Amino acid sequence: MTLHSTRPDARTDLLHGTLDMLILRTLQWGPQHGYAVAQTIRAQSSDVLQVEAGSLYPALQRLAKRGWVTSKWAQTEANQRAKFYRLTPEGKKQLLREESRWSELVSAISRVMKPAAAPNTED
Amino acid sequence: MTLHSTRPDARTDLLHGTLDMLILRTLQWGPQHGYAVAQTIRAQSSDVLQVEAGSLYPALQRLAKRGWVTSKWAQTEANQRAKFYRLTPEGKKQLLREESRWSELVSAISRVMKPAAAPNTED
DNA sequence: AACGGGGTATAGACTCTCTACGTCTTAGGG
DNA sequence: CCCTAAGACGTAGAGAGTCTATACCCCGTT
Repeated sequence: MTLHSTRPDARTDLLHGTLDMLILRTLQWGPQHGYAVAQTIRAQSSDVLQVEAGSLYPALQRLAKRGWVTSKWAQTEANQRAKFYRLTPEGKKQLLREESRWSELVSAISRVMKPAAAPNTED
Repeated sequence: MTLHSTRPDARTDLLHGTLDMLILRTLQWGPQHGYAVAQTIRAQSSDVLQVEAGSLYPALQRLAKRGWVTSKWAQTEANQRAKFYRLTPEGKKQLLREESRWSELVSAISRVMKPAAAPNTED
């Protein structure tokens, strides 16, 4: 996924594990097809997170293979065929695990970035 | 780097871009050799973030090649030879960029994970 | 009939990290 | 004096996840 900064100097790609978590979270609102998942993530993040098709579909297949989601073809409101994904009970558990991993990571990183006291040596 | 959760079910590896940021941040406390950088990150994160040697040294070389750090051989307090790394002015700029990218990402993800209002469809 | 947009998919390259080695040096114990 | 443990640096090879680019299908509009 691409991080779209307000400033143009931001470089591409970031964060391996987080895409799966975002997709699972998005599917908690209810079953959606892949394209709509990407749109939702983009909208909810105010266009900051933009999931490319080449990342999205491999990720969805990964999730399906691991049993976190199921898929079936259906029609969209615009009467187009699309593959709808639904979160499984296992997927909900996985989402909880990933959420707790993520918050653990964020807090660990913030402890390194802004520690209460300087670790040791001075400049 | 490995995320060491309190619970044992946490899986390995996470976060591509963040290692560089953590190393640069650690070197802001003053020049250190590689091994000490890893120790500092581990200590500051209360053992949650554990940087493996096979990730650490390639990362340091990457940073040196890009001009974010310089290195020179010297002696440790225990009288052992070690390569000391120092943050360059360019490295400080890079650190600022990565910090802002990181906080942008974290806030974007949290908007997706816990939105103010539900996006659209119900379950 | 052509086109654009919604929608899915894959191949190939790239980047970063991990595991597993290998090396050298110093300090300490037998 | 030798052996080992620990500090310290490094590389090779594999694996995972993402990106770019490309391709295809379907539908509605012009």
